[in-house]
Amino acid sequence: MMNQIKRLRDHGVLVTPQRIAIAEYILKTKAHPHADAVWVHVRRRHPTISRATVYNTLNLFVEKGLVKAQPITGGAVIFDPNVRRHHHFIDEKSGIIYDLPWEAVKVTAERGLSGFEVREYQVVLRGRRRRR
Amino acid sequence: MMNQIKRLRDHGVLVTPQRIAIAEYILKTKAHPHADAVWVHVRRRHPTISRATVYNTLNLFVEKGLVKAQPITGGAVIFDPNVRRHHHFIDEKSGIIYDLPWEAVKVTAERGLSGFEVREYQVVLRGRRRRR
DNA sequence: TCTAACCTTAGATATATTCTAAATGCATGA
DNA sequence: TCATGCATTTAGAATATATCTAAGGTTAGA
Repeated sequence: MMNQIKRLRDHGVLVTPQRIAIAEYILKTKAHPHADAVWVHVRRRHPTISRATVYNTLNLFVEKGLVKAQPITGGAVIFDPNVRRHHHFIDEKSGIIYDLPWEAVKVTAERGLSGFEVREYQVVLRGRRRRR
Repeated sequence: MMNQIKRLRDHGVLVTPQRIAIAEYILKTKAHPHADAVWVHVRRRHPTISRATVYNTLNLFVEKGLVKAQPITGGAVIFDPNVRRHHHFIDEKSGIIYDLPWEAVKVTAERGLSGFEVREYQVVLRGRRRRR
């Protein structure tokens, strides 16, 4: 508990009971939960916490580098008519998604993948498109 | 237009005017639109088309291999307390997301990336977790 | 042409997230 | 310690994305 408080302070986060409760869960879990799942979990011991607080807090934690938001499953999807294997580059300023040819990067399995039967994979790159 | 009709039939899709209109747009665009954006676009020339038809049709096109759904931007996100560089493996049966160590795969730029300033990247793998 | 199977529609529902405005809480300076 | 000002929390509404429902319409093949 004290560790979490120090950790929040070290990241420039003003400490409140709600934020401690959220940190206790999200900084330790391996479950990769959605924000609403965090809300459901935290309410077990903190029944009056509001949805907005959980969303605000998680976004704050992302901003402060305590957690990372990953848009890799769930609801929102985009549709791509390119059904051949390819990778994606996302321009962080504009949000524009570029298809990269499969040959643009080479991916090699190194170690620790024996427990996983890989059916497909892609590299998702983020950064800035250079003006030409 | 005839090309699209043939293409739909070849993929086992029953052809309707609505599906042609959606195919005309989604099979050619490079914009990586969300389903609702497709709806807005298609309504310009097909004002009575319903949202459900667009969503149903896009899901059908995915099932038939005409397009691919990519959950790489937008609304729904999961939160990961692992803020070091790492990759992700998604078990397609259970939906469980596993963190893979950065060293599990090696990624090498090959060609065609000169226009892109890459700030970060990750490999997203999908398949089945083997039981041990 | 007939018909069984399939498709489309409007609107409701579900899910994930953000916004709003009012109330409350926290940290700092006197 | 206490007042002050700014940040945080709250409930509920709003927005965005996706799916479901049930009634009616369309398609392809016999």
